[in-house]
Amino acid sequence: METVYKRTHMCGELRKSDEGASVALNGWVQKKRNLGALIFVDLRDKTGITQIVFGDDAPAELLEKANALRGEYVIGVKGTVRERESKNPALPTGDIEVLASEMIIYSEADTPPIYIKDDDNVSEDLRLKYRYLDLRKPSMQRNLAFRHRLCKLTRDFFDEEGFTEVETPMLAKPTPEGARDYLVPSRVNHGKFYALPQSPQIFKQLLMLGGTDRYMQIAKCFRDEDLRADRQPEFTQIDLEMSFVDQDTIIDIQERYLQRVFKQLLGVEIERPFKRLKWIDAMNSYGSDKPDLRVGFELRDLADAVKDSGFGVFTDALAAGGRVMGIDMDGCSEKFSRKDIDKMTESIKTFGAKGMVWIRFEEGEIKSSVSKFFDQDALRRIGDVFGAKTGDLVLIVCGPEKIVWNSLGFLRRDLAGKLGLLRDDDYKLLWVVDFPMFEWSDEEGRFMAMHHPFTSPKSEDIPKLDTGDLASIMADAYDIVLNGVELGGGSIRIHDRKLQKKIFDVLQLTEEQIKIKFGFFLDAFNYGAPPHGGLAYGLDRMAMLLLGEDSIRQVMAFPKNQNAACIMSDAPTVVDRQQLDELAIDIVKEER
RNA sequence: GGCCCGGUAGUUCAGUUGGUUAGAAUGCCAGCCUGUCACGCUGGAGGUCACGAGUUCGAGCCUCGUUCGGGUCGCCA
Repeated sequence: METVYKRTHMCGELRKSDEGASVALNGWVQKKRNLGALIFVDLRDKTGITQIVFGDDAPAELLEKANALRGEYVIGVKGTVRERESKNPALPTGDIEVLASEMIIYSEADTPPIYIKDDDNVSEDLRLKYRYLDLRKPSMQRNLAFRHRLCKLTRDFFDEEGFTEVETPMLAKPTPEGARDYLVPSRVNHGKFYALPQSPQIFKQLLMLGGTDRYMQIAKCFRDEDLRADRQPEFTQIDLEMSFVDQDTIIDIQERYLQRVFKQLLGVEIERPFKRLKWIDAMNSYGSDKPDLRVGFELRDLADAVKDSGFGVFTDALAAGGRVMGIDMDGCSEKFSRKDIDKMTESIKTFGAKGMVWIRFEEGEIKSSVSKFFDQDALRRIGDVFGAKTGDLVLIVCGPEKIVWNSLGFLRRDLAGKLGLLRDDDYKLLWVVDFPMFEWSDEEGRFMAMHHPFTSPKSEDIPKLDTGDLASIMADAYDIVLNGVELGGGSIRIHDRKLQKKIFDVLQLTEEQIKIKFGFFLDAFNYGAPPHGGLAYGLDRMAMLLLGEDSIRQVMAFPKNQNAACIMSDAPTVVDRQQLDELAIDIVKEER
């Protein structure tokens, strides 16, 4: 007697053309509808649903067995495909049903704690706790399959372009700068630690020095930082590096790759070349280094229009070296109430903004929160900077440049979303290029690498390393941005040891530190280093965006929650004393 | 680490000014039903109102603390 039916079809496959066929299906009971002597069962697997019917001349024993079925029982059914008396156009298999002749119940199931359907609206907490149930849902299976196809396409494309996939170590050396490392204690070397890689950055560069020429890897990366909707402690990068290339060559190959991704996975044609924006222009026009180009509402500098206004808040900000900038929300004067505007003001305070000025261009009159300081002509002059017309709402923020950019950058996208202008099926890709090489850190009291310390400065800016004008040095770095999300980023790397040393000096690393942290890496450049550069995509984010999901947890099989915990398996967890002893870890901070 | 929002049947939620026995939908269980597919009809079970303390004659509701979850800022080279 058979213990498992050898299945002839998946549950989403049968069509009218299969009429009359003897089939065997396996799957989960999605739903049972008992009409008395006639029982319908929706049988589900990852491909879809087929209606099984028990009835007519079925033996009483089989009917009884079918009546005992409950949701999520796992069963096998043998039977005959036949046309339905009444079709269900909502199902791809809706023209047919399988008249069951025999059935095996492989396993019974308790009533599941969550619904196995997509419009369940169940809390994510429960979904993660019972992830194995959550994964049964069509959307999750679709997402996993999509991600698989994305990976396959990626490997195929870069294979065609001469890339070699190489695995780099998971147990690596802790990295001194950047995100916090996940540390792994060494048993063989007590008191020493590995780190899980934040990215294979150093290894991929060493692969270039090792002559691999073109490397790719779908690489797991780990960062011990706080989580977000689009940030997980372990995530996957599509990691790429190429030798003997410049920025244009890298960008060209990536654009062809992304073109194929959109074409094959979404059926969407993307035009090449993509738009390119210099970092400074992105910040000044969109207040973000990852601008969402699905909407306008560009930022404008209002310094000239307000500098003689006598409005102290603006003039003081300018005098302190800050900016006065605004956005023009087209035709939004009526759409946002005073209360809405108060909320906006509240929301940008999280970026450090002290307040927000508004101007409504109404029929016959221009109203503003600062009309005491600006007469109608002065308000009109501000409006003219945007070309504002009747019905517009202008929002103005002043203060330190970064705060102004962040606040207005947030507002234009947030309000566009609230106005329903951000469509999921609208894809706006662009490169942000010419990033600053360094960024001043108040906390550290020194310049830090904006990208990472192996990024090459633009060749024309290299002399500035000696003259000390560090803030104006641009890097050969580039980010690929899709709809306001950083899909990936990369740079041309330094391949000259002297230049690398100079960068470390500027970052105020001592000889000792350089030797301990990067000694082996620098030594490698003494033996012939090709010019090289690369890029890495966030695979999870890419999948999330292409699928129109709003969290990367939707495209990962087993994600962590916001506390970096797996609530299904209860990781992380305490370990035995014995296990700690083996690792010579004897100080465990007691938490009360 | 900061800020914001939330925790009430298995699930999603409602719960009036603090007032009798905490409701709905769905799910679940039982019975009936031969063309359902959100099946229908009838009946039923199901609650530590996150936890603790306080205020009060009386707390799901008010106060404080804790905890859990989500979002976000910092952080993420």
